[in-house]
Amino acid sequence: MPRLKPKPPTAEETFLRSYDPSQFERPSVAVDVVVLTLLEGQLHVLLIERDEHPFKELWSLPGGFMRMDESLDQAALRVLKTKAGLEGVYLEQLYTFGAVDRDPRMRILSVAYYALVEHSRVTPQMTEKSAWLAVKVDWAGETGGSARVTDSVGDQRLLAFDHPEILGMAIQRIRGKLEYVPIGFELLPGRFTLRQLQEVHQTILGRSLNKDSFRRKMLSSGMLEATGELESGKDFRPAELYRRVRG
Amino acid sequence: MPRLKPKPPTAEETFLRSYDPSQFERPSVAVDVVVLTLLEGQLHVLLIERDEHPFKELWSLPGGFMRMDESLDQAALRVLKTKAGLEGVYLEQLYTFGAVDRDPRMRILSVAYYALVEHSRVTPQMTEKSAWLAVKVDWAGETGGSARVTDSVGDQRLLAFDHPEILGMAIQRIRGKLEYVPIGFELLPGRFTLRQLQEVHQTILGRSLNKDSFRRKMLSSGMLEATGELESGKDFRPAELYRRVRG
DNA sequence: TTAATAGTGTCTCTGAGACACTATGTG
DNA sequence: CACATAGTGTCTCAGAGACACTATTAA
Repeated sequence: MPRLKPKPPTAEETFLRSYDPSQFERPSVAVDVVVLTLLEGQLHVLLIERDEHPFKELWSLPGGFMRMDESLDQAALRVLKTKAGLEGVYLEQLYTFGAVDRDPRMRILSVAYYALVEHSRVTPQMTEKSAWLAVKVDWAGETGGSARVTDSVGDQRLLAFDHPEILGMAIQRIRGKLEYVPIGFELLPGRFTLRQLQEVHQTILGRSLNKDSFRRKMLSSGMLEATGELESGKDFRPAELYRRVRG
Repeated sequence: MPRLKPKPPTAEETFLRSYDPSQFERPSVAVDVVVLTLLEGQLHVLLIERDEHPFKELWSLPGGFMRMDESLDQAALRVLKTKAGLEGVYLEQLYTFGAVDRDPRMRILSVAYYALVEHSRVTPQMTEKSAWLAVKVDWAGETGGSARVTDSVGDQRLLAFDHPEILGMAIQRIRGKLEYVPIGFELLPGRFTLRQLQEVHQTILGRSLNKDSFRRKMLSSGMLEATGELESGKDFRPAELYRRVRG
């Protein structure tokens, strides 16, 4: 980067040099990411089993501390990359959780993000014990509330910290967003049928949708493009494959 | 100000540090509140003129550093109370701004909140130079983008830091929310006419609304209650006064 | 051919916009 | 009474739900 010719210091620069940043006590700031995917017709979240206290052996969202030389968004991208091997996925900031006692060790804020991915893109990282657990939501619509997770046998697993609340808010946010943006295809492979997309929406919303109006709305949204190809491997008439429109 | 840039940690150091949050450098965390009201048919925001560098003499959102013994929400309530004398108003978290260089002094995250108030409830605090400035939005609908402010003569005033972006996001959020929640009455006195409510919605959305369907939607929303009283001081037929339904 | 789903055509219902018409307090 | 706005009734239009009907593939 080219150096600028030095100028006489302005009043602002003089002030900056005398500023003492250490006079305020500061909290730790972590970034936690709710990585959601679709497995066997159910919404799943990527979790990591804690091997240390507090909440030892409970499950937690992948996260990490924000570094001083990266933005919050960059920290979230780094967490996705290092904990799940994921790049180039749908990622948005969700909410910042700041209760005083949300971490028993010390004051830690959590800036939560959520990501939607196609599960096969996740590369398990060997450094930690991670798993997809099924998301269970006890409330309807956009009521809001916390969410639970269950393992492959259907037994409930406990989440660490305030992560049930974070997970619940992620579901609430996605449900709201789905009403006006068909983000469902973020959870699907590049080519998918309208039936698959409808199943994704139904799974996220927790209710069934009208087939005819779903099809009409999707086709008129301008966000889908027919490929001319047909699905295969089905016992019945194959449906046409669509892809999301280039942005 | 010579700042030592820490070496990138080795994998082992990263692993060890991840179990001891106190080893990580921590950012300062501020809470900034976008306090919006309606004045003379225009959206106004409560701002404070800075009397220190950086951005001396520019206008900024009321804010303050989060303390270690209060939650983020409590910090926002404290800012509202101490900077505007406001209590019991509509307040929601907006977004957390975390660009590395958003404050030239040091690393400061801003957890932004927005509040909707009836302007007469604000008690000017004499400790700082504060004012209501009119909000100017250059984009339509929920496109998003930054926002500007002008003084009572219509001249543009500059905002400090990334506050144009924060203000813009607050407008975007409110516009979206208004589509399905009639939050407009938060900006009005306890009793108001449907015409006043419609004007509030139109001002926020930046477009005119159909009178008939606005009236129908509001009355069928179940969030309003007729008082039986009529407005007064008009040259024409007075309208009935409504109040928001007790929640 | 049958089973099962893909995809189309059309009717109905509901809510928003448009607009005409009546109601009513003030000057 | 005139004026200006409040508030109602009704027609139209567009989108969603419902449903019947045709299309297409595998077994």
